[in-house]
Amino acid sequence: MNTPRELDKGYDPAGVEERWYQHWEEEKLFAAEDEDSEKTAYAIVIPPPNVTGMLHMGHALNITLQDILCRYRRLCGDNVLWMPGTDHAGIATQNVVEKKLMAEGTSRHDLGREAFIEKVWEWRQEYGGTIIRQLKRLGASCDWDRERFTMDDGLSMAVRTVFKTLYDEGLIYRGKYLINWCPRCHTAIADIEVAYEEMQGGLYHILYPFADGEGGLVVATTRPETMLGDTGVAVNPDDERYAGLAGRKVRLPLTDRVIPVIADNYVDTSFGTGALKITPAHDPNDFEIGRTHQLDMIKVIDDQGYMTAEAGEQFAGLDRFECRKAVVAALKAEGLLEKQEDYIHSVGTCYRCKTVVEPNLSKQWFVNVKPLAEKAVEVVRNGETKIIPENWTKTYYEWMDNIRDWCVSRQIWWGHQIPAWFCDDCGEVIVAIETPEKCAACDSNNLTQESDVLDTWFSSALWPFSTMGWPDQTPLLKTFYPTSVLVTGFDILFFWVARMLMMGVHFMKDVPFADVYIHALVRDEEGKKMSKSTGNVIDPIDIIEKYGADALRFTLTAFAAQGRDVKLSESRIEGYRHFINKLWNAARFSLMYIDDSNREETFSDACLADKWILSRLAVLRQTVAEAIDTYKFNEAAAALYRFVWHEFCDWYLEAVKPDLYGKNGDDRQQGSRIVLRRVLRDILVMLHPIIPFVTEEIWHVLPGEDTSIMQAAFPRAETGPAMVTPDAGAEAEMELVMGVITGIRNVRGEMNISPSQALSVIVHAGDQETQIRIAANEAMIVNLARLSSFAVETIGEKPKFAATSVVDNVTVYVLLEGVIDFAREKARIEKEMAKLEKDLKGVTGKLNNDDFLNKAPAHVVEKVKESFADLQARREKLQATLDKVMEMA
RNA sequence: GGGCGGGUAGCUCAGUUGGGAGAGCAUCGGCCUUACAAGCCGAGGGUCACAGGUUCAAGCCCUGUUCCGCCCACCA
Repeated sequence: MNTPRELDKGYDPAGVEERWYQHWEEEKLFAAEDEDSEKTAYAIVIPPPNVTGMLHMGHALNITLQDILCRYRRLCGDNVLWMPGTDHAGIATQNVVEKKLMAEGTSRHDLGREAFIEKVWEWRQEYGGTIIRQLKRLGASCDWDRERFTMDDGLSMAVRTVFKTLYDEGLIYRGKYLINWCPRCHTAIADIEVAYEEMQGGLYHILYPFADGEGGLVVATTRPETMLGDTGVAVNPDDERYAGLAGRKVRLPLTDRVIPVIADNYVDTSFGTGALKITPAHDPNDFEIGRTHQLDMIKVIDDQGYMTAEAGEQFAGLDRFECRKAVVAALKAEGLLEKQEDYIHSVGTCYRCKTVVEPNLSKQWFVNVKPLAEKAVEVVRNGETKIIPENWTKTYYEWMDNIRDWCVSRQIWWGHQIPAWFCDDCGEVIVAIETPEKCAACDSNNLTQESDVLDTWFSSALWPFSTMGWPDQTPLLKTFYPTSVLVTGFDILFFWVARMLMMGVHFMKDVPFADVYIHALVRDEEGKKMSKSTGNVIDPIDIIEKYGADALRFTLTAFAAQGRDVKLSESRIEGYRHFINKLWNAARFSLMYIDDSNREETFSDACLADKWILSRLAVLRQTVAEAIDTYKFNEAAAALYRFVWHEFCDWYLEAVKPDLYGKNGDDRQQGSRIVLRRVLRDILVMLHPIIPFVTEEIWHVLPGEDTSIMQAAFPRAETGPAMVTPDAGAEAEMELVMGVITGIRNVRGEMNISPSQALSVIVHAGDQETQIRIAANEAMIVNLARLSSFAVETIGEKPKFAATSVVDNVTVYVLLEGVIDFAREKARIEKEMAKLEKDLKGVTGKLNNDDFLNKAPAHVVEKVKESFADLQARREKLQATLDKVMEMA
């Protein structure tokens, strides 16, 4: 027999978590079986965290949910592959290493490209494992032997293959366009990498004088510095104010240029002055207008954000924002600034570094994604991939339908260098998977590779199949592609999920995943996204050290209701740590009474509490399985919490204590021990996906369980023991008994009677059957309500000095001769009466309503009638009691 | 401007074939009852944002209003 010594008094996760994680890894319990496995394949690819990443709450939630799914599926007998890895995170990683170099007094430019990249690899070798170690502390059961990195040889091959294929298909092209340029990251970024923010700015009205006469045109702009690059002014052809002006010329202030007035429907007559200055090199709309009207494109801001020589001697070299002030001052001086007003408008910033993005003319590589997007929309429409919760599909369609070409080239060094070579002699462009030896056009050996690298999301888009060995047709792909589900936050729905769908459908001819589960974002108390730059981060590792990984995991799971963001508070984590401890102590207690002899085949005679808890357990396993199957993690957590604490601990354990103590004979003792063992075992297994560490720790003290809990089977109706079965009769009877006990406890509490004072109780049951059922459970009632004497009869005289509680058709009299406080009892009953009256009023209203009686379904009417009778009976009994109390008082 | 989500107890939030408003934390009262004071037993507390509609019946379905949050959009 086990003794409580084997488990400490309180649960301390500190050593436990590390010990079991190590054990799981050593025993290879996370490893997927190979393609010969008979089991059902279940696969998840991890959203690869940045290799520079530090675990944040978003990861913690994301990983916890995936881990729940994977662990649950393993318990269900599936062959689970959870593919882990990290993302090389081009710009982010380059930034980190550059900072380090700066601290060392050098820079990437000092080192040169090759040496710099060498440094980044070194950095990764040294620090890149941090995030992985942190995922392990959370308990992530990934198949670590298969860990991938987006810059691995295999994945790089996949990247080059995809690039080459798309190029050959005409879906990748290179050209000079206006792109979003981040002057700080010093690279082009894609449209979706621009984050728009409302900013306080000004709207400046500037007079552009006619070149050939009096007067002029007033334009309005938020960016006066860009006027230096203006090559036209546009008005709407239907605008009567400016009728006949098209074709005339204006003099561009602060320069010696004369620019044309053009007519274009794009111009909104109601905005500003109705005259629009055109800067084709620095505004996307102006770029389009400039192209249609063949205006010059003059670049006045350089890649660093400084004014170019083209901006004029006066302004060249100024920072763009300094220049804005200078231009405004100069205009004022010349009397050309007509008006200046405060203006709040949205400004594009780099989503990574928050620097104001500069639209810039530049030669870049683009993917024509429209054809890919169409196919990726189709697979969602026809249900091959299901997005959960469903409301995200609308957002997905919306975005995909309006998708624009994807700028994939980045002017940084760390990343997949674009597999394109330029012939120095003839200018030919060669796109190839392997480095070409000579020019395909002129046989020259003077080839220079494109220096740009690819957008990091280009390689992540291939993740579901590149990690499994593609372009080779590997057994892994055959077994696990398409994957079962992708679990991620909505913030990368477009960045990543949409692109994986596009690439997966295009290259694999099959969706990358059957389900996409979009979970909540973890936010701070103000509902803001947690981010390092905002400084509102709660560090999961701190939380794990303080409360344990299980407490954090359970909290996140309980929070993870679909469609609602998580605002995390530490007090709630503390609350769930209490739950872990509760479980621990319940197990500690149970294990004192469980031994290897408690085999189920010897189980014959169950008491009411046994039948009841087994019935509840049967319902629970159904609830939990269904909840996890449908990604309703919070429902699974809530059901388990309620069962363990409020049914198993509060009622069952208390009810069977006398049995366990051996007070009711050997048979009863053995019976309850068998049930106890079964319930505890099943609880542990069902909880294991959510709280793996503590369940494993307890599992190993369970006699007869010598393998890991990870190798147990999830309790299911079809495979579980027959004793675990729904039993409506037992549940109803138990509820009756619980009602009587609660009634007595209520009196005790309200009348301020000490728990140590045993009470005498007489119960009047409404009918004989009820009487029999209550009498049969007298021992439980006496025990749990702490009674010194108990009697139940169908009819009898109402005791004189008693506090009364009415439940269903049962009246409970707590005898209080000599101690009853009539005033208190009167108040208590009146309170009860008031409640009753309120309920009765509602029910009566329904029953007096013919429409209700005629139209409501029979079972609903029946229920209401029953409840009416019940309420009325209770009222009568209470009234009688109240009358008596009034007499005495 | 468009789209999405939300408004339920003091706080944080659950609550779908529409049919008796819930949990955790906090508060109040009583308990060291031999697993657990990180606990046990009780109690109080809500016009389910507002207005209308559908229905026998609405927190839930429909319409409008309002407030908050997020996403998207080329108004200089």
